[in-house]
Amino acid sequence: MNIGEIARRAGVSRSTVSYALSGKRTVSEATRRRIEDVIAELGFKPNAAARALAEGRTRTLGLVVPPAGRRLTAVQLDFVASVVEAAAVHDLDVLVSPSGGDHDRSFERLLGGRRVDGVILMEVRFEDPRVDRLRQSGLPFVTIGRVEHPEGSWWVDVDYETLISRCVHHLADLGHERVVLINRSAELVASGYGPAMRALAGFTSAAEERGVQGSTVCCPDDAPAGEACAEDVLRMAGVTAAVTINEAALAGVQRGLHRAGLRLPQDFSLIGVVARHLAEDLNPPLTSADVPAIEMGTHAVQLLLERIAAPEAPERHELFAPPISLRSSTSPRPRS
Amino acid sequence: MNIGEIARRAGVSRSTVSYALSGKRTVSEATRRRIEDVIAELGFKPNAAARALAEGRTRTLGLVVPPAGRRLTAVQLDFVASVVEAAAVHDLDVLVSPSGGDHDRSFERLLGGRRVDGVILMEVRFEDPRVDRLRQSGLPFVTIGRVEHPEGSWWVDVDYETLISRCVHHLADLGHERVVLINRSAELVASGYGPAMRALAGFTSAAEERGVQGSTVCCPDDAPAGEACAEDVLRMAGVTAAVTINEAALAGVQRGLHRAGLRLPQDFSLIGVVARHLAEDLNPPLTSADVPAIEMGTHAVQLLLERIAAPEAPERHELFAPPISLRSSTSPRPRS
DNA sequence: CTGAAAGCGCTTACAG
DNA sequence: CTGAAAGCGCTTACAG
Repeated sequence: MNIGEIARRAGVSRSTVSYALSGKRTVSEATRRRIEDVIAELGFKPNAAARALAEGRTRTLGLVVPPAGRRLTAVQLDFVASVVEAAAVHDLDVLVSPSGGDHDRSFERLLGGRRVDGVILMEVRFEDPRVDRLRQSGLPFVTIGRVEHPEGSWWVDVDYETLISRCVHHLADLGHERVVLINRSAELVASGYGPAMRALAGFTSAAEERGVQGSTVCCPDDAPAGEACAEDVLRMAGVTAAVTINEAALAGVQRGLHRAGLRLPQDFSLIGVVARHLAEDLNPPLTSADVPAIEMGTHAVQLLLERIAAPEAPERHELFAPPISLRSSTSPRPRS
Repeated sequence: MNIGEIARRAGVSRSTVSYALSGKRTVSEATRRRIEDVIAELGFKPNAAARALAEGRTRTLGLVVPPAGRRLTAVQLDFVASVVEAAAVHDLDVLVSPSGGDHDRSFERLLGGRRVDGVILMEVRFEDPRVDRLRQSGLPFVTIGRVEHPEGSWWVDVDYETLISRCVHHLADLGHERVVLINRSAELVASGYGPAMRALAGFTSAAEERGVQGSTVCCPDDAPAGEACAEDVLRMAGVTAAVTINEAALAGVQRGLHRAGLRLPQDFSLIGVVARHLAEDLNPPLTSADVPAIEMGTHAVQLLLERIAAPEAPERHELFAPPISLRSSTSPRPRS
């Protein structure tokens, strides 16, 4: 069944059916109704491929997610969910493409095959070949995270620098004098991963500003690593608090502290920048600047739609810096 | 740039370029090379919409995920990741469609617009209108979970009945005499949600078989509910162990127990059927029959590809029943 | 207000 | 081994 069949049954031309569907040309009330009846009766939906070919647009957005080797973190998952949701509101479909690993075939299909009208790129690296590729392709795109040369690029990002800085200030206000940053993995830091870099920058400057002694440890993205990391931290003399952006290690850190006989927050304070539900699930609930992943995903879609609509418009971006939600994992430095 | 441009530059016809690309007709070594050179030079990729229209297939799979209102559980997220990954291995793209809520427009676009060659449907209900719709559409599909009339339907599922039964046996072996099942939400149970129903069935029969006293509580999918639920459980005289399939409530249950001063596993045993990383992240790590979500997602793609290739082939399905991984959350019944 | 026709960029019988 | 042409199912100038 196709548009010709509808036209035949309604006794009109195919173009009239098309215009009745799109509303791009006035169609007399009577024929419009007749067409609509036939469409409803047969349950007709225009073929997406044919429409895409004729219109030159796919009504589909591409979402490039990190290679599936690593498990997605809680925040990343929220991005995916919110992008899909926001796109659906605009009647757009979302094509998910795993990329960044070896098999960039999927990514190339997305660009070369013109399968999508625009792309949202998650987890961009400071220097990211996919961004160069995207620029060269001419396809509108928005990144979640910033890149080395953000000129002419549209993005949304978390202001990790400000957020981590606030965490340090909070700990300093509570009297902590020696704190440590539990960062993402050493490889990620080495590869110039933005959040890790900026968390470090914010941590360092805030510590200096407040005269607290700050140390940093890198921690792989999983619970056992977090547990080992907690043990390392406790070997550092005088450390009474930690701040982290490592979601996947969080539960492990908590367990390591617990195993060492330390109670949160009486004996040790922990604070971070993580997804809200992760913070809430911790025992005790983590005081945290909750990453507004849903808003960010929604906003990324918004920006992408604007860029698609006006490719030559001046670039736009948005930096998110939510307030710290006080929960139960920090308290004044224990007098020892 | 299109296939005509390539043909012109290579000095051949468009059909020859097409055949050189697909390999469906022999092309002389010399012209094939010439064509390949031009393609490589210009970075040509055939337009996906045009190809889909001509071929009558989209090389795209549809993945229908639960309505985005509820947050996805850990297991559901693993499904998504593994489906996308498995599809990529076969050079297939994945269109993600949120459905089950109000806006089933996305779902209808998927089917009516023939945007995909087949569909994987997550979180099917016992009676699920989407399954009926899919059947009527003629589009090949595979469900994750079973439906009321599974005849002629292809699916993968977790054998919750067997798994929960094993959990009860394990607790009985440890001497527990009164145990409770912490199920999913009452609404889900009422709506005939398969995992909840079968968990209940397995729990009831195993408890009877072993002569242990079994009670059931329903619990919404979030941590606070889990915490409240734990309090309820502790008010039931004599209960010394619980088994659960509620991933989202798990951290809350643990916290509720902890808050009541009960140590896991010395004072109370907890066991469940959840995603492995959730079990590992708990403190202490949860003894659990880990849902093999990755394998299930991969297998679902496998089945879907078979069904697409041979729509009239006899139906296939696979029931997963992984062994219980003994971790640290169960121990013999405390003598009180 | 409506129709006939060209065109989107491919694939694939049909010929040779 | 290769080409000319029809066709996939739409949209949209062009005419009237």
